[in-house]
Amino acid sequence: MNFQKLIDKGLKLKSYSEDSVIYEPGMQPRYVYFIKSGEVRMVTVSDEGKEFIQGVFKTGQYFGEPALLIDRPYLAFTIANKDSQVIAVNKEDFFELIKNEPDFSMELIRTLSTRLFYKSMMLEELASEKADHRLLTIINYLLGDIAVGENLKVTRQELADMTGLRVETVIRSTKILAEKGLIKTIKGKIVKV
Amino acid sequence: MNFQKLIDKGLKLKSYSEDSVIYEPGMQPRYVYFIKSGEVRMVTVSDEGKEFIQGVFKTGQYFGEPALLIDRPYLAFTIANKDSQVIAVNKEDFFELIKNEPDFSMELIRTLSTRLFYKSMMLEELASEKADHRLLTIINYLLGDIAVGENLKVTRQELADMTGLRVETVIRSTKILAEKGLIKTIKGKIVKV
DNA sequence: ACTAATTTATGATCTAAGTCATGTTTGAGA
DNA sequence: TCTCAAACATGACTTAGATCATAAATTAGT
Repeated sequence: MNFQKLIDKGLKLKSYSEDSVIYEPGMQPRYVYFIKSGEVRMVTVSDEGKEFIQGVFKTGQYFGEPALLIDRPYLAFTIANKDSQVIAVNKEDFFELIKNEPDFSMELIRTLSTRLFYKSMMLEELASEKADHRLLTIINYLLGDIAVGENLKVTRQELADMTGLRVETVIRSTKILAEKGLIKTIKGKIVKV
Repeated sequence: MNFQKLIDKGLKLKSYSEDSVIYEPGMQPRYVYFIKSGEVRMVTVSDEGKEFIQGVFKTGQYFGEPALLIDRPYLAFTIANKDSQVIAVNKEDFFELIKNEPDFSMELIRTLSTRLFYKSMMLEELASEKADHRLLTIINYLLGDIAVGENLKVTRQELADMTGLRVETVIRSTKILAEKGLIKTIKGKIVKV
């Protein structure tokens, strides 16, 4: 996506400081958000206060379209992970973008497909697999993004919030996975080999 | 979608008898399937043989696009729930459809968004909620599709396979939900009130 | 209407993961 | 390099839901 083009159209750049809420469940969607800088997390919170990370979006990505496109209130909170600048594109402009920019439309279709793929994979894990398997699956998924030798900049708590497990379980399970040689850890950090 | 148009293009109609497999995990996607008649289910199966229903697709709907669009092997089985006729649209034709039929492209975007929405909802349930809550959520979701007085044509086993629970748990939980007045059952069948 | 096959039902264990409590390590900032 | 907060670690106990076993109720097919 070309951000300058969006800004030139007169769309406003909004700033969110770390941990501030961009939208929350129940709100009626009005915009699609393009991240110019920073990072956000999308989380649902259960009645008992348990958080689940639905996704993390980084610079250059956008979020909030599904709810807008099907005109249903948001299910999740979206919160800035660090100080972030986003461009809020309203419904009309977003639809125009889809209509008039075939490349964008194709890109959107692929983006939605990728997310659907990830969610299908996680659903299968949460529905059928036990802690170790579940953990190994997201760890390998996350390792896909980084270079050999690098370590995952994700805490056990975050892994817990992505898998629906509890921190203690994640800690115990990563230990088991490391002992089995299925992952490698250095000073607690999970490293790509 | 206009099926005659697809058939006129020389695309072949394939027939699948009940319980026959249309594709399975690991296969490289080559087609998007449009259902002319019948119904299919998409299920993932864990190592221990536990099934999870990722989705059910009926006449007029299509399936298999996400994997094709991002060029990744299928994650799930897709199996005919009843005798079905499907039109297999190959990659080139499907991309052409997206490019040349803006209405279809928009429709596809909405379809993907709807599915993403459903999966996000289910992920939150599986990650954070307990049996009763989980069950009530899909039951209400499924009830959305039918008329008052009608009953859900879904077995407890199928509810189990949609929620990652076991039949016995679904049976016990539906009983509790009925006792609490949160759902209504007649002869075991869940009825919309 | 009758039988066989599904589906629903229920009780008795068992177990993976949650919960709680408390301690140790690590790393960021003064 | 010291301090403090965050992250990791580990043991003891609890529990929701799985598992296993067996039976009653529905439904479908002849």
